[in-house]
Amino acid sequence: MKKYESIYQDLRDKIETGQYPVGAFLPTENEIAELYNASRGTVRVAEQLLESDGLIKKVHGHGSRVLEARKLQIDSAHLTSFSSLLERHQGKLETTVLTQKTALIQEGEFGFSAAADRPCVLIERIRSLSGERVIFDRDYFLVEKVGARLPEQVLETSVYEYLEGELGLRIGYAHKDITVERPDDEVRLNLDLSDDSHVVVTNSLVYLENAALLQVHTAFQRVDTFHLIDNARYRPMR
Amino acid sequence: MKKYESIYQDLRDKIETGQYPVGAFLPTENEIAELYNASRGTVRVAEQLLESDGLIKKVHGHGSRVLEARKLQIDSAHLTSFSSLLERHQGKLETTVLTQKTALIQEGEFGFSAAADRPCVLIERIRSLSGERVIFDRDYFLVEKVGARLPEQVLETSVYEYLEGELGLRIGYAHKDITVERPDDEVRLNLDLSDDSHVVVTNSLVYLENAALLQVHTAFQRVDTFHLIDNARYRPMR
DNA sequence: CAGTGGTCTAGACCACCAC
DNA sequence: TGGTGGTCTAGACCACTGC
Repeated sequence: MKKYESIYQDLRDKIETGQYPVGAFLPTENEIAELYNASRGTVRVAEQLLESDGLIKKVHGHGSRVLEARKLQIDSAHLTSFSSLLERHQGKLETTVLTQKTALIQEGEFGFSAAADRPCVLIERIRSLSGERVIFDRDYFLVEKVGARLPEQVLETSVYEYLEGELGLRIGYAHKDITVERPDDEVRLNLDLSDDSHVVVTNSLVYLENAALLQVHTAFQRVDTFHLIDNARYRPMR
Repeated sequence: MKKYESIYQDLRDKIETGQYPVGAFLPTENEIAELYNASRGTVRVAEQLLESDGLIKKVHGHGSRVLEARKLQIDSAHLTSFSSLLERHQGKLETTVLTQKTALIQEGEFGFSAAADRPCVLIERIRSLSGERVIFDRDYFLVEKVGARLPEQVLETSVYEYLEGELGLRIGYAHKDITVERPDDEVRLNLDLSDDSHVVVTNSLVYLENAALLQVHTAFQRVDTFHLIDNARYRPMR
């Protein structure tokens, strides 16, 4: 375990249990460094993580204030929208696999060339919440990374756990692009939309830690299930 | 100018002019440090900024790869949705001020207590794009921070420029919460929605650098004008 | 294996805040 | 003014990548 990680975890626990209550200040960087036998630089790395979680705000010349706890910390760092649904809905969640076959990404579908002409596994799935179909997912995984076929059971649970656990792939980051659009017939037929005129469309390019493309993902999501929480740090720079 | 800022700017310029082309690697940390007469730590701070911009991806043991340039870098760090509209639409942009008066925030409107019972300036504005009303904004600015009244002309251009320039306030960060909801009558009447069943609702709490609340903001936005681009870094930690 | 970025240290000085 | 976080340094060792 990295030192800054264990400091992060410990501070986080103490914030979440109220040992460092909302509105209070953490011990100073020097005090924390002494507490954990660490240097100030290491403490600052741990505190950066807390700040990017939205748990504290560092105030120059004053200290690190514990912020109001936010329920539903579904921040944009989460790559999958479905597993976060899990956290806030009680209803029964189900996944139906519609398609699994090898395919090429249609050029122009994303205006994105990097993945074109490389063989992919195309997977289409429907996610249901209490029997209502709320998300229609279309994934292209590069065959060179995941193999020609993914086990059916993996598709119904967590693909990422399989990729990271079984295949030893390490996810690095994702570019997401979220818009709200009128669904075409295919999407409309695969979701229970009632009279909604639009769906939330999330296009993601998912990369590994070494910056190689892993997956192109599109999700069509019923608008009432969409919820995004974001902690935006302000950078006046230009 | 801070040293890491000037390194950041210079590297960024060189990336954007193609001097460091997409797919290539930046010089190593040690080389950059030497180039700018800086320590490796300072270089790493500059590179963190580039990485959070989505301009590079650092690959352990290999180097910093320049990523595909993304158009429309409207990332979630931007606090105002309207000024980013400006960047991608050609049409004429107008702001109409509907309301400016002092008020208290209705408790429960946000399920948020920190601002209740403190006097605010309530401002309601409509943003139009080529004559179509696409955003309805409702802002509560704390009187103790901005005074009892904001100049009309400021409301029609950039409030933040005024706050940072004239009043010397420094914006720190914001908590944003984005959902898609059915508009009530007031919202419906103030926007040109045609037959859209929903609008994008953005609730923001905007704080100063010293973590004091400045503003509570709600925007009701026509769905076709909504576009969010996000560079999500993946943190498997728990 | 050589070379890269990742972690960590100890110490210095600066910018900012509250008193 | 004293104490805080912000910046910066020089150096060390570790973990990972590619050949």
